Amino acid sequence: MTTIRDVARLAGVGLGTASRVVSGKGSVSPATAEKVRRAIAELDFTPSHSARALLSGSTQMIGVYIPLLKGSFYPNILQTIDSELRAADRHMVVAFGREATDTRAEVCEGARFLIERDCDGLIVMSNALTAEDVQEFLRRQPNLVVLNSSFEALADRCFTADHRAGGRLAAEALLGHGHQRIAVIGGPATSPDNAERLEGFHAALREAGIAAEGVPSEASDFSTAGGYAAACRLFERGVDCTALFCANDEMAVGALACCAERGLRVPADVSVIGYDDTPTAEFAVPRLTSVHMPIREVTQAATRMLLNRCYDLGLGVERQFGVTVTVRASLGPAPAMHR
Amino acid sequence: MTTIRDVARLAGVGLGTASRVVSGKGSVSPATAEKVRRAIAELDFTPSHSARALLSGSTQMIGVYIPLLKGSFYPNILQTIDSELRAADRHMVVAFGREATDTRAEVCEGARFLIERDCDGLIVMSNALTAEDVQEFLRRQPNLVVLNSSFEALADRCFTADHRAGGRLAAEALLGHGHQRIAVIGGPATSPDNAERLEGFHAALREAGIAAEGVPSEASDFSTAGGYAAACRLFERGVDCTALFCANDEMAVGALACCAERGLRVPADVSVIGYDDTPTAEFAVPRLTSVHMPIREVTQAATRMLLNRCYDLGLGVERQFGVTVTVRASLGPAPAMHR
DNA sequence: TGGCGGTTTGGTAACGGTTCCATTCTGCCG
DNA sequence: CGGCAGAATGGAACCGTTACCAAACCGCCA
Repeated sequence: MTTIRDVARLAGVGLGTASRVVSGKGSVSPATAEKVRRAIAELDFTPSHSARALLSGSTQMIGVYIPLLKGSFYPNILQTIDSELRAADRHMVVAFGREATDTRAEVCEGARFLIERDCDGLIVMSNALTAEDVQEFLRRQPNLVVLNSSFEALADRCFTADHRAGGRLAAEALLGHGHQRIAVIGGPATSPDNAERLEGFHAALREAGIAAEGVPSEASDFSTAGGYAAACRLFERGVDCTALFCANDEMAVGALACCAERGLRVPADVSVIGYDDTPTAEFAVPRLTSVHMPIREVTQAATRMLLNRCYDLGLGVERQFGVTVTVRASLGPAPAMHR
Repeated sequence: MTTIRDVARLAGVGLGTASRVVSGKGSVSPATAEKVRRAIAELDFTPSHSARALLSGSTQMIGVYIPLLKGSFYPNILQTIDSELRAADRHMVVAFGREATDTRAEVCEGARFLIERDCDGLIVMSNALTAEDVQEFLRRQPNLVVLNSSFEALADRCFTADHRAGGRLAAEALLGHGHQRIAVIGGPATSPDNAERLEGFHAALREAGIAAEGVPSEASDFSTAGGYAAACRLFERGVDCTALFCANDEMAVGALACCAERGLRVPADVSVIGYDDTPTAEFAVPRLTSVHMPIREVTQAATRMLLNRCYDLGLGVERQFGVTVTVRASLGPAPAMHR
């Protein structure tokens, strides 16, 4: 390891002078600066992050906790965070969820792991998170934002799209195509964002005269296998519907697989609409209609807000995010007669 | 920030004693240790990683460069690396590729970013990597492993499955089902692992009397959209085949979408076989037959080998990885008469 | 009681960088 | 030519931790 001392010695200057050239602060005569720069090049010197971190109290690193990477939802988020951080010349330290069992314990342990690592800030996402957990994290790391969850007491640190509006859009899309007999595959009952999208969905149906009790539903786990199994259960129950709303795209893809295997034509027999509009949706068979979340923008805003808090960068932060429906082949008009 | 000095002061002991209690090394009388432990608890003290890193010269962090996260191939790898690192109580710093343009420049810049961050070791993967690039990284960071590429001069640091064997298996699976008119959708021509799997594939076909020139082929980019477009091009060229080999699952999924839209039944009209056996394959419509890469094991081995190099942990490292075919609905017998 | 081995303890140096202060040097003006 | 302001420079101190050293202390045995 070459240190700045080596640089100073080789250049024949004092420690302070060498440091001033490296950091670019303070005045150094052009001739001296040139000598130092040559020494830096010759020794291939790069300043030690650890030493700088110790002195400045800032590691220039942001911790990110992200649940088990399944499907194409979370990878996109990670990617976006990295883009924003690298643009600001900061690094990302990641901790993942590991199993599906006790995700709440997992996120707490993951956050602890990251906090102890002396990150300058923390981005957390998990639908197993509670407001108390977040408060506890905040006690140890005030620079924290929550992605894809929303807690009223912490509204300014939470970044998420309007899932009630999203659920509502899904319902309206189905109703607009004449569907009346509609079934639902929901996410985990414990997941707040799942609850919100279902709330919006049922609210819109209710306004169209369809009570929630009249809507057959299965709860699942946001996974493709789960969606497949839930769809199978629905059909085995003898549910007779012309449209199926799935609370995320992964489950919708599973449902499509189930339909295909049972000989149900989508959308001729049954329309399917997903949620999130992940990259998977575009090339599903048939192409999947989905509620489009501006997840890139949401993630960007959260990351920038955190960067501003940590480093006072003054980046622009959007707080309103529009939700739309991307219509593809899996949504069609309700069949005139069913079966 | 509470420091070990605060702890020592509160406990009424010297700095060294407090440090000995924290690190657990050196002898401390039970009574004193208890006093210190109480002070630690009261002050909620955690030792500073930066200070430890500066003194020990080790940041306890491993850098990971991973290309643009698309599809379900890379996320799995990332997940596996994280599991292994956390099991060893080490952290992961990540840099992603950003765009598809000039991926080689990207990987170099990403590796530089990670090396300058003082990681203890580096895991790099990208099919745009050259042996010279790796040599250059090694000069600055001797603790380096390459995932999913293979360079002869650096064989001991490269971890990848046998893609020639994988390509061969794909061919044998098709031949075994009576297919003779076979088409191929390949990955980027510049990608060595793509070249290897195609090599194996064509070698097996050649042994069955099918020359490479007689196998219609399109090159694409490993993306779903690319696979879709390539399949369209094949069919528009009027290619008449009973089976289609795609060099990864993403492209295979795109090809399936193309088949569906053109009314081609899979596997009744045309069989499709993918490569990698990513989670996507299982619930594709129809379920996708794919060459199964033991990517979890490969990743695990690479990570452990790096951990051993960095921290002398003596973890077991596998070096041989079996490749198999996961047979699902998309592969069927060749139609007796075509069209 | 003196001496000795072993344990326990406190303080200092060191890691590599930046900041601050004191000193020297330069050029300019009176 | 003397004085002075401002630039340029070198070196010490510091960030928080651990390793090492020396000193103090304990009990034990002769």
